[in-house]
Amino acid sequence: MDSPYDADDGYDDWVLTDVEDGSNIVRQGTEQSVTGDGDQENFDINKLEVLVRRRKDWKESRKTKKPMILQSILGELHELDKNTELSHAEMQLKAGLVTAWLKKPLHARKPQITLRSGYRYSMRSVVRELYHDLVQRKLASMREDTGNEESTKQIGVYQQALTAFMQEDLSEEQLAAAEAIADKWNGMEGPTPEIKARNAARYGYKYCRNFAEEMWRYCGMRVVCFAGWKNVEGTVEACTMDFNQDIADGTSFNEVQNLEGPWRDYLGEAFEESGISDEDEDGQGDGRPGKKAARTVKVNAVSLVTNEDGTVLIGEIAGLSHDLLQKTVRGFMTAHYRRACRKATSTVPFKQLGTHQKAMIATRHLPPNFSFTVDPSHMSVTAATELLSFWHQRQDENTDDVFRFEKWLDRGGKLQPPAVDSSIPIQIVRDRRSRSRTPATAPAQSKAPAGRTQRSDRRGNGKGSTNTVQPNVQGSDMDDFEQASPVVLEGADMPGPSHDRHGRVSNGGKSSHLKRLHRRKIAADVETDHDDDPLDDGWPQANQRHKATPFPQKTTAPIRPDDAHRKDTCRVCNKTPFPGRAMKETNTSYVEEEASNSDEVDRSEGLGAADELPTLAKWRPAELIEFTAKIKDGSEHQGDDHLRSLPIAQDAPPNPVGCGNKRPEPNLILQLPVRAIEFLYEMARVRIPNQDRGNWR
DNA sequence: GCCATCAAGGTCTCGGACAC
DNA sequence: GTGTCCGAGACCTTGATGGC
Repeated sequence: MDSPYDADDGYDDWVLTDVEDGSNIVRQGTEQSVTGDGDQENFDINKLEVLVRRRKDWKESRKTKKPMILQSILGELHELDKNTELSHAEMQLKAGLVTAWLKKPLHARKPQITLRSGYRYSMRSVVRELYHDLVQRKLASMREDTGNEESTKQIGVYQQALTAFMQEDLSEEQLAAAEAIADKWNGMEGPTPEIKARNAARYGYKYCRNFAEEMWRYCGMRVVCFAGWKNVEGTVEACTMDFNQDIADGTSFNEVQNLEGPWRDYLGEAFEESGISDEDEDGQGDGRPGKKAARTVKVNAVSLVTNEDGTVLIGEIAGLSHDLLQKTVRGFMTAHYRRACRKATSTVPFKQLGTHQKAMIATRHLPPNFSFTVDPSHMSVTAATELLSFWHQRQDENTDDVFRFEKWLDRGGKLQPPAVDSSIPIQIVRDRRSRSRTPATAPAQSKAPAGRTQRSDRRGNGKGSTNTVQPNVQGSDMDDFEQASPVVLEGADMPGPSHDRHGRVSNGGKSSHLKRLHRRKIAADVETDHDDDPLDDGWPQANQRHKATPFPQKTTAPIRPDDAHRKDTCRVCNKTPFPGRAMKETNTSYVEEEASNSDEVDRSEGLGAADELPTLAKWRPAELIEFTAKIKDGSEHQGDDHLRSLPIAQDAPPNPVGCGNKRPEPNLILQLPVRAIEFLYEMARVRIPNQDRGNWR
């Protein structure tokens, strides 16, 4: 649909359709007039109306009749120019112009598929993608040179830095390679799997919906989409999307499920996976797509900074993405705020923080002259890095006084002193399960003092409340803290998986089959408590399901570059960033197949059963960095598109992360698909040194 | 009348999209 | 890259309804 329509190749019908409302054609005619083709007559609106109306007659007439039609058209045009006397030569010229106009194809406006359908990579955009971190360094150095770190013209500075980087730091070969990569990415093969996965998460849903809507609007076609893709973790995700109910009073196609088996099988082959196990992730059960499910996964900000012993600790900052920097700031502050107010689900009132900053936060806990003007999700990289670096430094120098809130805001907007023992990690008071997922036979929850009860299976209680685990009002808010803390649950005396030191979930050896298909339930609130939900097993399905979950939770099978066996990475999960009906496991054949194949399955200890895989939200920043690096480097997860990387500088500085981190600093690595590397090196006629190829990890 | 339950609305946070 | 806008969901309050 990207190619221009050729009116002479069957697209006349489009034109005729457009003629019906006239505006489009008139617009096109106007555009023709405006753009002007030199000898093109600038027909006015009235003339264009005549031309458009009569064009069909002219086109459909045979050669012998065309002069008659032309004369008729000229007659109509002449009627519009009653007051203008044309000479014979002028009449002939006009006839020529009209004929040329009639012969010229009318380019109907193509359907507007707005989402990157025609996106093309340029050399510049490729450099931006591949050399992101180096460009950032360039930008930083330029700012240092100018002493203008807080420039208000960030965009211009960045573009200047990018331009300077391309001109000063890249060789001709590298630029040529980038151009070649751009061509390659613009081809059918597209960009790297990593970028594709990112695009799938960002644009997949909207693109499909837009496509379905446009196909109905322009073609009267009903569309049901089956989608399958590999996400950034290397896991295959799948879903079906049926937007028909939302388009022009249509109805849903109810037979999608009948096709899911073959589709599942196909994806297994297409992505060389052994099967797909999916639950109806959207929780709506009707397969009706909801826009809300298109949102991407939330990372538990608090868990990013929550150590396993419950202490709040900022990990390594270097290499964190903008997003992770912001999340770390949010998580760090939220964790401390919750300790201050002793409320497990409370959030920092960033909006009021600006006005109450002096009262709420001691100056010693903030960098000099630092003020909160925006919430962390809108905080600049510079500000977030400054904050985190400051706190990180205090972790070393002032272990007992890194940060805390001096005051917190109650509902009335009044400043309250922090809880006395706010620095002490809150221990588990009771089994969370008994609070939020009490089986039906259990005694009813006590009534809340305020006349409200909290029941996880209740309906109502406000917007979105059906999919949340309600805090028990009867219990103190302290109790709820565990709900938000992925750490304290480890100590809970309950069945279920435990976490290893990496935050991964193990099931105590209950299952050694890592490739057991995922049957995780989507978490209602990834932000707070479900990342490490130990309740997936052993509880009634009804209790496990979170209703109307808006966010697909990442069932993350950590990609292990060390795993030589490719199949070991073939985890198929049902986590979809798209709405619609996620693929639903209807039988256990895949499970059984997998189970029988256990010898090639479990080579990654500590992962536990696949249905208990950890999520990104459990991971520390350093782990996330490592994880990201693994994704980029995880060649075995990308089919033949092995993602490898080459040091681009022999004298690259040592990884500042230190702490025994043997991996080269991620941001000093040029990460490219090996085929792309070979391709570009071939283009540059540079042979890849063996030691470099062996140094990609 | 009291209480449990349900429903609806408001405010805020969070994050995506997009312009620059 | 930053800044801004805006939508979705989380969380909370309030009111209505019905059973006891």
